[in-house]
Amino acid sequence: MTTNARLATPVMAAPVMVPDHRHLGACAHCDARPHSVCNAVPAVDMARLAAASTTGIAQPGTCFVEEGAKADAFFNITAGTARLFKLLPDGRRQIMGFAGVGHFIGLAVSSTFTFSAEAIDHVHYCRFSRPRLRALLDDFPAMEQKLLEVTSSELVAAQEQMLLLGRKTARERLASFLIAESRHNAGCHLPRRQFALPMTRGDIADYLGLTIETVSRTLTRLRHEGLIEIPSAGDVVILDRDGLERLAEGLT
Amino acid sequence: MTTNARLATPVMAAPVMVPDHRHLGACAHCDARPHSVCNAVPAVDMARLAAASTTGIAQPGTCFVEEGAKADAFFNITAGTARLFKLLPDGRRQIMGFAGVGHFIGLAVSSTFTFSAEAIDHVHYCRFSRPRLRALLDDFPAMEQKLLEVTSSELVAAQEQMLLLGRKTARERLASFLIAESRHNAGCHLPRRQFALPMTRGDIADYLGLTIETVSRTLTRLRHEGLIEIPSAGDVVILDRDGLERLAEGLT
DNA sequence: GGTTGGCGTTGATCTGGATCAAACCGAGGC
DNA sequence: GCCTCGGTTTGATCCAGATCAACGCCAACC
Repeated sequence: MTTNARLATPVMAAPVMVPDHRHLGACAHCDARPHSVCNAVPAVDMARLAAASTTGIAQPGTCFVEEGAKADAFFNITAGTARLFKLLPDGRRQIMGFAGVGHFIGLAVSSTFTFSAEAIDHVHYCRFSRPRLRALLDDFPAMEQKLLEVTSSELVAAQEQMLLLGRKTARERLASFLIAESRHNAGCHLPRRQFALPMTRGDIADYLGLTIETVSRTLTRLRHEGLIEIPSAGDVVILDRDGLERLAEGLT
Repeated sequence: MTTNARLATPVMAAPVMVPDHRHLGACAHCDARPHSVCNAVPAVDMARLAAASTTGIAQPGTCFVEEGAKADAFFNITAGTARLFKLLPDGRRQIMGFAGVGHFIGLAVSSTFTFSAEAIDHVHYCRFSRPRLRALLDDFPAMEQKLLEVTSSELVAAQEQMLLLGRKTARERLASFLIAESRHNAGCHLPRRQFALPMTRGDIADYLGLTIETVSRTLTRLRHEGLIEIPSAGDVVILDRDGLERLAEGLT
């Protein structure tokens, strides 16, 4: 039942804050902009956007958002990947998802964060203080609209995950996960046959509500059945996408 | 693993559409308004709000939103309660939540509904076609802001449920559920010691990712331990709130 | 080249909750 | 009053996945 107890007391980031004497055009050249809610702000107002935020980097393994801490700011990831998770007092962990480039974190009505965010690799982010974000949203309703769209999509994804966690078997969970990852990693292109799994088996287990051992066993079983191939622990090739998709939906 | 297979083919509502020659002040006298996103529209614009929607009633046991159907409208519940759920092809059901007065349903970026909504009792609702809602939101940014707040809160609740479904034991799930229901049923007042459970054991099971038998057994166990009392199947009294809350958080 | 340490895999065993089965109970209906 | 029927409870048994325990692999480091 318990998972990596080490995680019960997450390492808090010693935040590497970049002093914000940034060139005002910083946002204009941001790689993450096409993937983020920021693209709702028109190009001419990029300076306004840049002025509302500061940037920072979280080192691998450190938390830059901690569950229960005062939610005085919002984060927009511009590089790297973070795991978002909640912990029970005894160390049991549930990963809510993995946040990549363009992902917005910390939009909460409550005054404290409801989950933690831990950098998997080097995570670059923009930080908006609450009042400044509020001011931005008031000035740019299109950004608020975009934020609503993004939040709605996350809610839909969360509900899909509730179905997975509440009613699917281990095989179905892994199949669903692999299908979703293959779509996700493919970016804008068609879903790839081969793709990388950057997270550990422990992360996958805590995302799917299973144990490390069950994840490992189930993957090798899917391999023996000819549905997938596993060139190395971090790579997967889908051999029978239809079969995997049927499995993910609970058929057979 | 399977749950009530009867539900695999939900009864579609023969919708009782009320022809909309409504008095334009209908929204002004709406009981649900204080609980709904509609209260973001100023009182002087009630006529505009009323003109954008039609009303309807769903009979108990009928679906007024069906997963996979074209999402051409949004619903706002003005009376009654509905269960929101997703199904797997073999009939396994996961309930995402129970929607009461003021609850907004069907806000999706996707073109189809991602879950079904089934009336538990007589459900009265307002129906907004997509384009009309879009127009309303454009005219009243405060409504869009309110909608973002509500959606964010739902996302937070969904993530809490993911923790429950992925990592909590049956006892912890029931304890969490009872605490949440006691808060919810209390309305604006302090959480009540006694409250009603309007849904069936089957609904509770499909909401918590358990079976009917486990729900029943776990409730009687909590009763024997002196944490709760069960005057009748539909009523619960909390005898030891602290104990229940500790259990819900995974302590002991 | 040996050691350490962090994953990942595999095997043996255990168990919480599912499944199968039966009895109970209260609200209608006649 | 008796019967039916849906929902609920309780008991016996089963099993998918957890837990406990080795072991393998490989990269980092002396």
